[in-house]
Amino acid sequence: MLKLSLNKYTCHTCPVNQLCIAKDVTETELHCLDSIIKKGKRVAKKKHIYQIDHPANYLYAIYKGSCKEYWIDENGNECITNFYFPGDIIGIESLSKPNYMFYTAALENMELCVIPIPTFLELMENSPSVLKRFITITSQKMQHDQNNGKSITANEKVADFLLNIASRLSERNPEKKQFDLTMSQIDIANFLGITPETINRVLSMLKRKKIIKLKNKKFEIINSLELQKLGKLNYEQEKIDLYQ
Amino acid sequence: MLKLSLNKYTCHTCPVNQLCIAKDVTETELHCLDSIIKKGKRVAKKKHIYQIDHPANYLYAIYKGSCKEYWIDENGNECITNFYFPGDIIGIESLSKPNYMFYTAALENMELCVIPIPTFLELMENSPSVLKRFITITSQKMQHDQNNGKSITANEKVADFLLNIASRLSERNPEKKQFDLTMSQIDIANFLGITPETINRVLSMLKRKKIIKLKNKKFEIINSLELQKLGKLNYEQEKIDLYQ
DNA sequence: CGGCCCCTTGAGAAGCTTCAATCATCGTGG
DNA sequence: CCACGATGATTGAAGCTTCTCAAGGGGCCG
Repeated sequence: MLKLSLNKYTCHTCPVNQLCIAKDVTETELHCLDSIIKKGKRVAKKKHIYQIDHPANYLYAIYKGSCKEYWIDENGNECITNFYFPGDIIGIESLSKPNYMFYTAALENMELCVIPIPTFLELMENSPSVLKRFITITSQKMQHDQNNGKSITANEKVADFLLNIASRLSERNPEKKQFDLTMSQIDIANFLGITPETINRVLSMLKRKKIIKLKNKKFEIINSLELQKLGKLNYEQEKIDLYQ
Repeated sequence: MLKLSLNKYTCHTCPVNQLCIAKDVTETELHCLDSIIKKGKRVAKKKHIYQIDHPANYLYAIYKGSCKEYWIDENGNECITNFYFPGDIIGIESLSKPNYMFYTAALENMELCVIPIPTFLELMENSPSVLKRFITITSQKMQHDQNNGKSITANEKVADFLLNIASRLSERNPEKKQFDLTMSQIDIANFLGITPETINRVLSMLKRKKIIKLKNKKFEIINSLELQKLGKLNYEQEKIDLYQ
């Protein structure tokens, strides 16, 4: 008991266990999870967590830090498919494949929990509450991914992106209003499918209109209502002009 | 035995069982699946299979026909998140929710297999091969959804869309080269996030260049190589001019 | 057969990209 | 510790793509 409570890394004491696989599982199964998952793996900023086509042996749960998931198209462009934050589990889309389907690279220094896939599959077969939690996570991810990228204009895309990021980070730190925007504007551009210049112009406009604060990657939403309206303002008269 | 073999609707004899949940499950578990799933539900063209916010009691496997999945945004626009074809399972993203997360509407007259969610969850807990197949389906869907919509220009989006549809329909009917494009150009527009006019102009250009045939919803790819190149041609010199 | 969608095409306007130049920031090696 | 180089952020101007609005044509269903 003493040993456990002194350990920085247990699912019991993890600050993001209510977002992760540990949520809603029974006490005994939580112990199983804890014994299966190796805690404290460090990955330095800009390093890969895993690479595309490499053997998919592990899922990773994020304890600290953030990362981007991407693939490289025929022209050598990074196509970013997702960003992940503490409590998120990465690699799920590779769960039934021999090799990973994407690259995943750290946007800052990270600490990860390592989940061996064969053991995890076995645990799901024997633990209904872990299976149930896994299904919840996957169905949420599907819902999120399917909704993703349905906005049309650049203003709408950036507004929806910022609201999405802010809502996910607030979930993790309800008291904090200011966040680190760990990804570059180029990363955001590659994620949203628009150019870095356009991203920058929209962000500059949002700063000028005092809808957001953004300086040295420190990011804060000042006028959330206006930002939400911006996500819907397309095809209406009182559109906020990007170049104004 | 006689009774089973005479039944048009069994997972054993289903023409798309190798795409559906029935693939790779053991003989005994296939019988369980068969007894759980109610076959032969008909849904007429333009009718809903299920509606958003209604109680999510069933998953549906498509036996025949095709459908669109969508939600309605603040301006009343249909935001189409996916199209589905025989062998596909719909409703998975609502599996852990009390209510459905999307609308799903038939694009033509359909026949469906009805999977009661509580019974299906129970079956997964007790049948490792069904669980494994389910994980394969969800991870494939995630991979697909994440890659989705990462093309940038209208030419690229339409080209990638046509190639995707053709590849999925070929998988179901390897001998057929000509398909029914069951969704309207407006539906495609709402799915890709561009206007119907732009969709139409790209399709007209593809017809003019003899890359595809398209007449009265009958669709065929003539020059697959050129269509694939078109999906990649952006930011290169020999771009095919949309308005030429 | 009429009405209703949907498809088709054109022209002008708006939005986004491209190219280019400057500035800021960060990490590294001397 | 500072200088340097590399990468990312910022802004401007021009051109291309896409949207918007509009009008006509075609196929399908009652």
